[in-house]
Amino acid sequence: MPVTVLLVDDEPLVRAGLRAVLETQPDITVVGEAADGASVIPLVRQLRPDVVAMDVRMPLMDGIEATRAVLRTVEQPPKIIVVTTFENDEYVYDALRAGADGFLLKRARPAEIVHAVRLVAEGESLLFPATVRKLAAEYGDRPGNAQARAVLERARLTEREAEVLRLMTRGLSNGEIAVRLTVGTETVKSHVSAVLAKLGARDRTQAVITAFESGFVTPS
Amino acid sequence: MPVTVLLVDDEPLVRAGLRAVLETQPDITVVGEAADGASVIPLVRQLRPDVVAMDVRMPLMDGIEATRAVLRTVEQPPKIIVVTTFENDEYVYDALRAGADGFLLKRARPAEIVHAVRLVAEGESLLFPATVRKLAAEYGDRPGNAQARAVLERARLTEREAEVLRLMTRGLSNGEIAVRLTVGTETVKSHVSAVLAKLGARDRTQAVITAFESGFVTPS
DNA sequence: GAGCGTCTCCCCCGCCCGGGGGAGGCCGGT
DNA sequence: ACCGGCCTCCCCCGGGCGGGGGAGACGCTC
Repeated sequence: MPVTVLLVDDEPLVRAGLRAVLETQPDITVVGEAADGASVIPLVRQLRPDVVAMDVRMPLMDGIEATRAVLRTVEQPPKIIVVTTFENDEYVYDALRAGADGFLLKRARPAEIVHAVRLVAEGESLLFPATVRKLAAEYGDRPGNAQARAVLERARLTEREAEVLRLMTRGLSNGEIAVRLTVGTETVKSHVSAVLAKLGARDRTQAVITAFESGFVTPS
Repeated sequence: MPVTVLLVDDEPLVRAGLRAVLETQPDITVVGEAADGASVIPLVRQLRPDVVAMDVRMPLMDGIEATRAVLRTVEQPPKIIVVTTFENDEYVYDALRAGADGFLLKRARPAEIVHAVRLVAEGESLLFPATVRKLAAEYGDRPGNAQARAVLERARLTEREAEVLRLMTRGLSNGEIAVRLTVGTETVKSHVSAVLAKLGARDRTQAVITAFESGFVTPS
């Protein structure tokens, strides 16, 4: 079954470009377009696309708002890929925290764009850092994986949060971390929640995976 | 504060050896000895040791039974290290599945024995594969980490279980795995439980950590 | 002094998770 | 024909987890 995609971007040029790129693939179909965030929800309800490629910076309602709105109001929401021009777009991270499943640079090569759509459609990377990682791999990044690491750096974990994440990668529960740091369990929960939000992880398992894949901790 | 240890082994020679090795450390105190599994529970209640070094093969009640009994009946149970003569002792894995925190070969060097006791005392490796990994590192194992990997091989995951574990390392929830494999959520839960038991993991996070550290999956 | 970020703790709440059982069907080996 | 392993699904149940709020204390900068 083909992957259906809804394009959301205020620039017709970008939409045309994405459409052209994606429609080269027999298993990907662009089922609709929107020029602003406000029109997204009705279109999603009507077209029920598998994936929404969403620009972050748009008039009326930006990509962050729109992402939040879609995830909040639509049952079985589509996967959402945030599209951006700038590598370190602050809004992208906000969108990812709002629940987007991946992000894409507008200057990405066609193969990368196609790849990203397929990945999130498969649900293979509900965990967005995996997308980052795979894209980075296609970029031919050096083994250290600078781009994935950048997500963590960008996430700007505080010292305490980093320490909590480290203990999470040791398999400790919130209670055990609390004992280790001699603080309350509620405090640990706060830090864990902050870590999850900053990494775009849904639960501690995804956070630990991100920690491993980004090189925050090493298996050996 | 010093680490207190209870020794459980039917051979006086082994007990004496362990005592000699451990008492060389100023921060480790052997607080008691038992010659069979049946005497362990009252002694644990009385002495409240941090760590129990438990032989697997013993008369009356073996180490597996004793481990289970201690964990079931004692509040705030001690950490339990399973001691064995043979590298691939089937019973060891049973004991680990019963809830033991680590294992130790009798022919291990003194430094390794001390190390193992300290590790579990710190709770640093509630997750036993971490212990395996660290011991393997001391053994000067090659990077591939044969010994840790052996745990997984030994665990003998079925095809289905391995597939479920792989999806767990992608950050998927039980429900998502169920959809992916087109089976019921209850089925996935069964497989996950089996994986946790075989890996000696307490939750999916620990299982994923084990998967990464054993090379079952690779971060890159 | 006002703001901001960080760390700490608290509440409520729903849900997923994992443990404990059991059970049926399939297949392959003895 | 029997048994054992595997896969599948089911029940109940408790607890940890994570979201959503809020709040006070400290130290920093402006």
